[in-house]
Amino acid sequence: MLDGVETAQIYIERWAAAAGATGPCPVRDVLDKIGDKWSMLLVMTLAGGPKRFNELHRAVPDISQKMLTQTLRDLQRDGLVSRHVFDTKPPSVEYRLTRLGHSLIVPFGHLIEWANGSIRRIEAARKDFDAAR
Amino acid sequence: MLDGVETAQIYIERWAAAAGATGPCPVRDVLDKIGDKWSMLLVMTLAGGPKRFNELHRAVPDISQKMLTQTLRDLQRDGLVSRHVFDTKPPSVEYRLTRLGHSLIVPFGHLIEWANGSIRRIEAARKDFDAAR
DNA sequence: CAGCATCCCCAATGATACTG
DNA sequence: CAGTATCATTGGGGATGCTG
Repeated sequence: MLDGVETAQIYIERWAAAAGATGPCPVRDVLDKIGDKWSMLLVMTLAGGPKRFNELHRAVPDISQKMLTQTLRDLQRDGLVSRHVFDTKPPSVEYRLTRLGHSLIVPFGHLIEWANGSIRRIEAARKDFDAAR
Repeated sequence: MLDGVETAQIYIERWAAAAGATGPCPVRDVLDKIGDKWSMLLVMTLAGGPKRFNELHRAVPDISQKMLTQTLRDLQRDGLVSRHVFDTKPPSVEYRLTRLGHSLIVPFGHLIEWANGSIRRIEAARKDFDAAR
């Protein structure tokens, strides 16, 4: 059984190896999505079930129309979200998580839990750090 | 027992609630660190044990000195990394993960595993998507 | 060795207006 | 309703040179 450190070592070696190899690192690749401003928020919103374009916009009011369109297209391109056009008038387009997109919820959930469980300690550390200056 | 979707719903509700509340969202806060270019790479590098400044720089050659300094300071400020100055000549400074920093490795590891396990499907999806244009 | 200070650039995001 | 197109902004990050 691997402990945290050994596991981390394996990860970092793969990470470094991928970075050194030709082509971009898969971890970097995925992390870029995790880190961007809207991708994960949309994924988590869609985790509740399929939604249409403006329905998503209402659920996430802060996002601009441009970024909503763009982020959805990127998620679709990566196979995390599927897009279904209904030939009604006016048009109706539904977005939903693919199986792959759905599978991301679990590992991402661990991160959310860590964030919610650690934020108090982080903020306390920041306060201490800033007070020391 | 909660399934993925219900769990996601709870997360997203907390997320949205935090966004609506005064002050920034803890998830957003943590995600910004996860997503930035160097934080997690340094955390994973330090997971192997304490390292000095230039030792870290050699381990992660791509990072600029400026960003190494800045990222380490931010990690220290958040209480993820501790900094130990040895009064030698020339000076020697050692960085190591705190207990909090170490605790991040586990949930982050799940994400790395997902990334490594999903990258083939993602790239295949991208290829399909681009071919359809 | 372990930084700090400056200048600079570009890619990500936003604001606004228009459309099938 | 579900987008597209264009312009403006900004701050993350790199390059370089200097220092205790």
